[in-house]
Amino acid sequence: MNYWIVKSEPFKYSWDHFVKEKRSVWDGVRNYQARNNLMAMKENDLVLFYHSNEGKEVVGLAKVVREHYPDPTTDDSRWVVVELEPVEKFPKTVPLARLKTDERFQNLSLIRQSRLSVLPIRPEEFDLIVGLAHD
DNA sequence: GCCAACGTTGGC
DNA sequence: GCCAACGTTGGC
Repeated sequence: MNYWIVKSEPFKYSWDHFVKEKRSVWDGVRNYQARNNLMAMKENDLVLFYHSNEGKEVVGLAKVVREHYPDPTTDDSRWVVVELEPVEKFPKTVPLARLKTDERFQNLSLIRQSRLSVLPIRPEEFDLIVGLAHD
């Protein structure tokens, strides 16, 4: 099992919208590195949902319910989507600022590669963040 | 609004 | 294949 973070601007696609839809086709990724991460996702992998720009915090947990297939929003065969479902809205959000102050997260992909919209995360980092979300 | 960090594009 | 110019993302 692998662990991931996806980022979304709440203005465009928020956690609440995700929950309302119950299932999301994660489309629109147009970056090779992010695409490669999508392609590495396996069914039932767990995915942290992060609000960028507004909020700047991890807000909930999702899981992969369908592995990658061609992005239906483009004819360009290079791009793929996965499908995600909400698992849990966190009782406490975990702000980026909180992660930045903690040396246990100094290698966190979210901090080191802040521009990438789909990021892998280490199991121990995943566990720590889920722990903070339930403090 | 600014800027850092990248990624992409195109001229050579 | 190199590199300058430009565009985008996202934190501050």
